Amino acid sequence: MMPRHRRGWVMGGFGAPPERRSPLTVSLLEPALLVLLKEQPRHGYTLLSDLETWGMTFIHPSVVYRTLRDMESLEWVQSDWDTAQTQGPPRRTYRLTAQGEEALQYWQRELEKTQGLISQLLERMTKERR
Amino acid sequence: MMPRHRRGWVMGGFGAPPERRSPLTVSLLEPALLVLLKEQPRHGYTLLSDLETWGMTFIHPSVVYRTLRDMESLEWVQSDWDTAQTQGPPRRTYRLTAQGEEALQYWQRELEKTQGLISQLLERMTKERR
DNA sequence: AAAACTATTGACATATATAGAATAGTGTGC
DNA sequence: GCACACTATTCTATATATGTCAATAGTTTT
Repeated sequence: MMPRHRRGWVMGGFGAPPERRSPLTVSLLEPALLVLLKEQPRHGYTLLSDLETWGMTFIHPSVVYRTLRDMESLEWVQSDWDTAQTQGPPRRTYRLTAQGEEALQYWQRELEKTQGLISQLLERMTKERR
Repeated sequence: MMPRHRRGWVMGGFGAPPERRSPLTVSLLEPALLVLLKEQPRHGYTLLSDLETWGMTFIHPSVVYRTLRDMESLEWVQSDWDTAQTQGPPRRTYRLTAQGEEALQYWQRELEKTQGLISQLLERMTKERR
């Protein structure tokens, strides 16, 4: 079986290029979560489906939950068990902290820079192809 | 010592936020190299400095060389030792293959998608901050 | 001939991703 | 009352990616 991401996924699925997540998508997971949590506190499971709305689909739940826990240990987010009865087992509510907001602002600058870089790359890609 | 990349780099350098590469930058290394090689064959060492022009600085040389070797094993690029005498040890000339061009086109679509995602994120970030 | 620069490779450590199972509560149909 | 589907989170094993530094080696400068 071929490598699944980064190098390798391009030439793999001749004819049937299936759903592939690029590493780029995954590396945007963190800012995406922060933005969503800035808007309002949410549960992990909710975030999972919110990400799909973003088009950030095919990210494995484990990755999302782990990222949330990592961000909690950095104190970018805080969580409590939701006391309200719901349709299932107990669930955590995550919300952004003050430090999380700082992180988000750093991410904003990061994303702006990246956007510029990608534009440059795309320009140069298409320059001699037309 | 704190984590060096991904999560962690934001809150680290209070006051002196030094040169940090974001994971995003590194994940653009591959398309960047492909674009440069599409324009013309180049040596690894040359590519290294070309990347700096891109603003993709602070990527460790090993990483670049390794990426080139990986792409060669995927037959996206080919290399030969440069026979011309130069100021130093022998060096490899890398050039794009037909498969490499396909990879580049795949990358193009990938980058366009990513660009869209980032725009969305940035919009939503700034929406309630103004 | 030491030092500085050009150029590439290799080995090892750490970080992150993928997949799938484990755990567990709730609701539905039978 | 129990099989099944759904909600919700965690854990563990393994694969892959990335970071860091040392090693190798030729060329030019002092």
